[in-house]
This record gives sequence, structure tokens and C-alpha cells, in this order.
Amino acid sequence: MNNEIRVRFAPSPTGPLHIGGVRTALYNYLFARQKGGKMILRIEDTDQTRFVPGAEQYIIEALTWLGIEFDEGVHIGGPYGPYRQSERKPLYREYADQLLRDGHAYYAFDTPEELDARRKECETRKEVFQYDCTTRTSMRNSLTLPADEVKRLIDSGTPYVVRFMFPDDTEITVDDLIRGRVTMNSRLLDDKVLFKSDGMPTYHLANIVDDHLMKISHVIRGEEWLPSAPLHVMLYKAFGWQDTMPQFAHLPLLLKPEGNGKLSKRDGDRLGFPVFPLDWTDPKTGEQSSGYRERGYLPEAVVNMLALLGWNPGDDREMMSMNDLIQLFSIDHISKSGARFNVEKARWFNHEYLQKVSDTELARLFEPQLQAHGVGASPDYVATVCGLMKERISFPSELWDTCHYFFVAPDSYDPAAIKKRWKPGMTTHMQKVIDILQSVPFEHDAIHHALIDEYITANGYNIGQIMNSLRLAVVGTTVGPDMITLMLTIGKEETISRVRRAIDTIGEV
RNA sequence: GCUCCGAUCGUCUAGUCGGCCUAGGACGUGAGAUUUUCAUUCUCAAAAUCGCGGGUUCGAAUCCCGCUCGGAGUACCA
Repeated sequence: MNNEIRVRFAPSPTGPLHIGGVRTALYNYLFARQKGGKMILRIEDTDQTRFVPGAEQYIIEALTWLGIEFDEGVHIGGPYGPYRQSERKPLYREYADQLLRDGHAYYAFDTPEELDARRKECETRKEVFQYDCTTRTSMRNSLTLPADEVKRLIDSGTPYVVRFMFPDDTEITVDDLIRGRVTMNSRLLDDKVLFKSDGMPTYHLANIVDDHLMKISHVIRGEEWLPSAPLHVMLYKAFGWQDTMPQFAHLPLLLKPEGNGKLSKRDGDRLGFPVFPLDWTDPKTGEQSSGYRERGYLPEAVVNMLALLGWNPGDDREMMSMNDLIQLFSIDHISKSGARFNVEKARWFNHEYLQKVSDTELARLFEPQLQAHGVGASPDYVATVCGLMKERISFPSELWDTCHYFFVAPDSYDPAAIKKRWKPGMTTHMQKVIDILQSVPFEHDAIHHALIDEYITANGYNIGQIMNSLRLAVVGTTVGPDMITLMLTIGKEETISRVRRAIDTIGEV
């Protein structure tokens, strides 16, 4: 018996990694790290028809971005490779043969067309066809055909599949770390195809063989696999591997934010949030899907948010770094019911994590937007602006819209703001403001004293009225950070020239 | 249809030996405070008769049964 903790994340490269898949990878990772075990990336590409170029690379890039690392895998190798099932193809055949030899599996020659016809026929009678212990006796397989006929069919190259043979009327129990003991009767299970006519194994066979060969100790996967878990348990038994069978943990599903059903590819852009970690363009259809990374989500925020969708640390803690999560993670605290994705909370998490990003780092994230608007500014200046704006935004992408006036003078003034703020006599006030700015040292206390105390307050003017008009003149609208800090940031000359322009443009009302 | 899984504020959830739960926290929402504006921040509030009905018990969100509703699976997909 091997006591080492070994878990795997085993996606199939059929498209971009869904956010639910990301969570599965995350839970596996947290568990492995906490236990000092190994985290393995295995690519399950046994379905050649659904293979999508670039998907594997996408998966690796996405998990790397999020800080989910592997100890062994398709991209880094390891002692149990290869880690891509298509490269392990020859291996599965012998295991299928073993099952065949031991009477746990049989050859089936029914064509897809025959199977379809059979299903349709059952449908008309409002029944569902299942290839199982009751129907297999009426199908074309090595159980019903004479041995020499079976041999002749195989030798002549007739396509066939290998099906698992469930025992009749046996209770099969699956002990799940999250759901407890789940029992099913073999009579209700269908004889799943283990080996396809194209020479490739199906998920079920490849998965069990690889988990065994790779010495996987815990299988942490989505709940959609729970119904086939009994088959997997039976497979371990049929192979004689029950003593080293991994423990199962079936995770609750991620649900749509509204309506019914599990979160799907389509929901994302329809409801205004990404369901994929990274942007993705489907190579066949050209269809584009947006990702968390490109939308400006911070990886730490995505990890934290995802960790809490279906798990909790057992207390009120919510802000947790990857290291915190590794320390606190526990399968006991994974919930059983599906979790509905909440965009607002995701936004909040990002806001929280954005506050921790340094001004210079945020400036770096802001740079593409500045370039897009043809703005060049010193890194220090951009960082200062970012520091001022940080707490007011949740995503770097909101930066330009909320702080463009730090880089370009307003070319127009919000009419509603003019109506509300620019009262008669305001041009005189603004001219006075210019005079004050020119006469005092250009620093916070001096400006505050001369402008607020000596001019506005001493003369009994309305602070809000004048300061907001000043803001309108300098910024173009009525929102933004502290006015004096703002003037200090854009500089004396720029401030004065903007006020002057506002006086000329808006004029007296 | 059949099989399996699930069910606490709008959402994520706490609740793991039944009593500390007149059910706690967070997001969101509302109100107030701070601010020259907006945002941030802070304070307060509303919000779950614990899906429904039975039972066990001195006592049940917590245990048992039934029902209902929701979800998943039911492919030579994973």
C-alpha cells in the first residue's frame, strides 16, 4: 500500500477550460499541497472527434495564471508518463483483454445504426433502451453469438466494441468523502463501452487504468461523475485493484446565476461575466468568449472567489490567499448542494484585491489603455494617478473612464453639471481662483488656506458651489477625487489653463 | 420514464456529540455618518416560521419516514 497523496486534474481538450473545471483543479491543488502530496495534470483526449487544437495549451496557461501548479503532467513530465492518453493508447488494449479473459467484459458487434434503431423503437413505446443484463441477450455480442462466429467476425475485421458486463442484481456501494455511502443496484446500470471500435478506450477504462497506474489516492471531480462511480468501483474490483482504489469526492455543481441548470458556456457573455479564465476564440466557428484575465480580474481574486463557491473554512473568514486556502482547506467543509455563481460578489472580491496591488503595478496594467488613447505619461505620474483612483474602481479597465482628465483636458462640459453648478457670477469666482493659485505656493496647505479659508469661507461663499464649479472647469464633470490633490497632481499651469478655458467656453450665465 | 444526488435570508454560506440558534457572517439592498462632489470607509437596518407534512425526544435547522421541488446521469462524449 502506498500512502502518498496523489491527485490529478484530468480535463479533456475539447475547448476552453470552464470555470467549474477551474474550481475542480483548485480543490485538487489545495488538497495536494496541504497534504504534501502530488498534483498531476493528465490530458484525457480519447475522443479524437472532439479534439480542439490549442485547448490543452489553454488549460495549462489558465491554471498557470491562477497559480495552480503541477508536480507531474503533460507539460512537465514525471515518473508515470506519458500523461496524454492518446500517447498511452497501446496500454489500454491489454487491460481490456484482461477483462475479456476474466469474463468481466464482452465483445459487442452492434453497429451505431442498429443501436439507434433500437433506441428509437423503444422511444415509441415511451421506454428507454439500455444495453444491460436484460437486453444484452438479444443483441449481437460474444455472449449471444457462438465462439467460432465471434472469432470469424473479429478476424475478418468487423468493427466491435468491448463492453463491461455488470453482474446481475448486486448492490454496489461507493464511499464518497462528501456524500457518504451511495448505493446502486447493478441491475439498473448499463454495460458501458470500455473500448471503442476505433481502438481507443472510453473515459471509463482509460480513467481507471491511468488512476491505478499513476497511483492516484484521491479522485476529486465534479458531481456529474457520481452516476458512473459504481461502474468505476466495479472496474477496480474486476481488475483486482480494490485494495488500492482511490477515495472519491464528488464536488457540487456550479449553477447559473439565474434560472435553472448548471453553468454553461453560453451563460457567460449573455449575463455579463466570463465563464472562462482566459479569452478564447473557437478555432472552428470563430466564436469568441471572454475570460477573467482579460476582463481585469486578478488571479488572487478569482481563486478566492472560486474557493468559496462550495467550500468554507468553517468560520467567517472570506479573504484568503492561496497559502491560507492551502492551510485551511478541508474536504469536510465542501458543501453538498450546487452553488449559484454571483457576479456581484466576484466584483467585490476583485475590488478588495485591487487595493492590494501596488500603484506601480496598477500603472503597468493601465498602460495599454493609455496607449490606446494615444496618451504618453511618465510611469511615476501614472502610478500617482492609479494610487488616487484605486479605491474607486473594481477593475483596471475602469481606470480610463474615471481618470482620463488626469491626462487630457476636458473638451466639453457636462450640461447637467453646468446647470446645477455654474451659477451667475461664477466666472468672477473662477478668475479669483486663478489669481489665488498664481499667488500662493503650489502645495496643499497653502492652497487650502488661501482658497477655502481666506477666500470662500471668509467671504461667506458656499464651499460646495465654488469647489464643484472648479471641478467642472478642471475635470468636465462633477465626480472625482479631492480637488486640491487633483490640481496638485495635474500641475499649476495645466490647472490654470483649464480654468481659463472653462471661463471662456462656458462664460457667464 | 428510470437511477442517483441535493434542499437555511435574493445570492454564497455558518450550523458536523440535537439544547449556547428569539438561526450567525459576507455580497447585494435601504438608511445614516464622514467628504467641497462622486466613490471609498464606518454605523445601523430590513431580509430565512431552516421546502412541506408527519414522527422520535423534555427539546430538532440538526435524527427517521413520506411528499414536493431542483439538479445530474441515462452516447462507440468526457
